[in-house]
Amino acid sequence: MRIVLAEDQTLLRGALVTLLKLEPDIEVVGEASDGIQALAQVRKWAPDILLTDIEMPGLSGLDVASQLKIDASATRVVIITTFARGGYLRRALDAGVRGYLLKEMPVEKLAEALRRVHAGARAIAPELALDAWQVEADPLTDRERAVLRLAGEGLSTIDIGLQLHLSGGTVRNYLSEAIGKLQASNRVDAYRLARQRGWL
Amino acid sequence: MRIVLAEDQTLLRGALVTLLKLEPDIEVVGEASDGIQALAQVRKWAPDILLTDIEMPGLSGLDVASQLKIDASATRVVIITTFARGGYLRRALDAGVRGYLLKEMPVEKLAEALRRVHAGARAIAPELALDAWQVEADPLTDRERAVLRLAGEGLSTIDIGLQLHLSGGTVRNYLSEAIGKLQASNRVDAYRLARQRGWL
DNA sequence: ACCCCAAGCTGACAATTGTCATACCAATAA
DNA sequence: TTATTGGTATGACAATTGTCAGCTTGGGGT
Repeated sequence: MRIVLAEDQTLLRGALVTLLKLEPDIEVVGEASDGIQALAQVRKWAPDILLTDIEMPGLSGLDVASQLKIDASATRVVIITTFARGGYLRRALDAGVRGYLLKEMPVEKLAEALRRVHAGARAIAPELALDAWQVEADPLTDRERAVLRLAGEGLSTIDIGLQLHLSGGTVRNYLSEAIGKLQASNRVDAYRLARQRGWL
Repeated sequence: MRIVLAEDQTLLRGALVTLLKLEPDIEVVGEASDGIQALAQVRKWAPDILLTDIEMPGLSGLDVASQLKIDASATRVVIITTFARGGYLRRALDAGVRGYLLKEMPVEKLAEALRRVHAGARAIAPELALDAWQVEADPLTDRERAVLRLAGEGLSTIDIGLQLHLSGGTVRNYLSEAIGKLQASNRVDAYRLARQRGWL
């Protein structure tokens, strides 16, 4: 089983590579510390499996999975992340990933999960398997998401407008919309809620 | 060299334990997934070294280090964290830690750093060693920090007041103070800045 | 050609937030 | 005793934010 590992935290990446190499049936053919590299490595080596984090600089692991789906790549994608966010799982499944594991997981089970995926099965973290699909869909539009992201960084309405080439009023309208949809009490609250559901 | 490892992410903790056990001169005598457990393990085993994360549920790694300093424990503390925040480093050094490592670090160097600390030396991540002490001190008061934390979660001025038993006006005063001290443009910006400097 | 809709925009108004000056009280320092 | 100071509170005012209704414009559908 040939795999590529993408994870931005050097320490964890190194530790996992070392451990996976100890498994007789696993070969780590490539490593990446961001999404761009991950994509390049997969295209170069066409491994059986890409084991990837979600939150990485540049392209996220979900973006990489989507791209590989478009490429009709034979490489199977397994996500490994800290976040048990419904939205992430849904996006992952939409992107055709075969596994979704949480970093809240004993190392010993990792190789096993990879083998299951290699054998054609799925490997979804048990905490998530239940409500897998009954996660509410993201109600936000692209604009609302963009505006919310900047609001979360502390930008004022007009500064957000400058960044996105929108008028201040329009930005306020989008924020108001988002606050309403998320039943938040203000922009910061809305940002938090969207983030924790995996919609940003 | 007997060590206790405290890290809340199961996967990383497990991986590090496995790797450290491969080192002939290192023995992992205890594991903890939060600060309370870490303190208990250290008191129970009196290891040579406590290798600990900072951000963990309950007590932070910095709190544990402070407590061990008060205990006059012989166990040396080595911090391992994602965050290169000046404030964290300063607090760590104040708490008498012997090492401050970043997770942005090759695994191979970990055992080496532990050995250096065991031998009586320090191990500070090179990225930080330079400006170690010239980090600006935290200008915020306890109240300002408390108010800022809640503001960062999206609470309104009055809700913050309710939580802290302060009037809305007072909360606004503290926020205004904090915003001024940090040269932020509003509460969210102030929250971000304080957070990224390791003051929250 | 006609209708509908989404993306943007504006204006008006209320609520919240940010700034400042001032005040009170208890504890501490001189 | 008499400042001084830190923590808390008010009130007043301006700026920003949140809500809402309504306007324009440029595609799609039919």
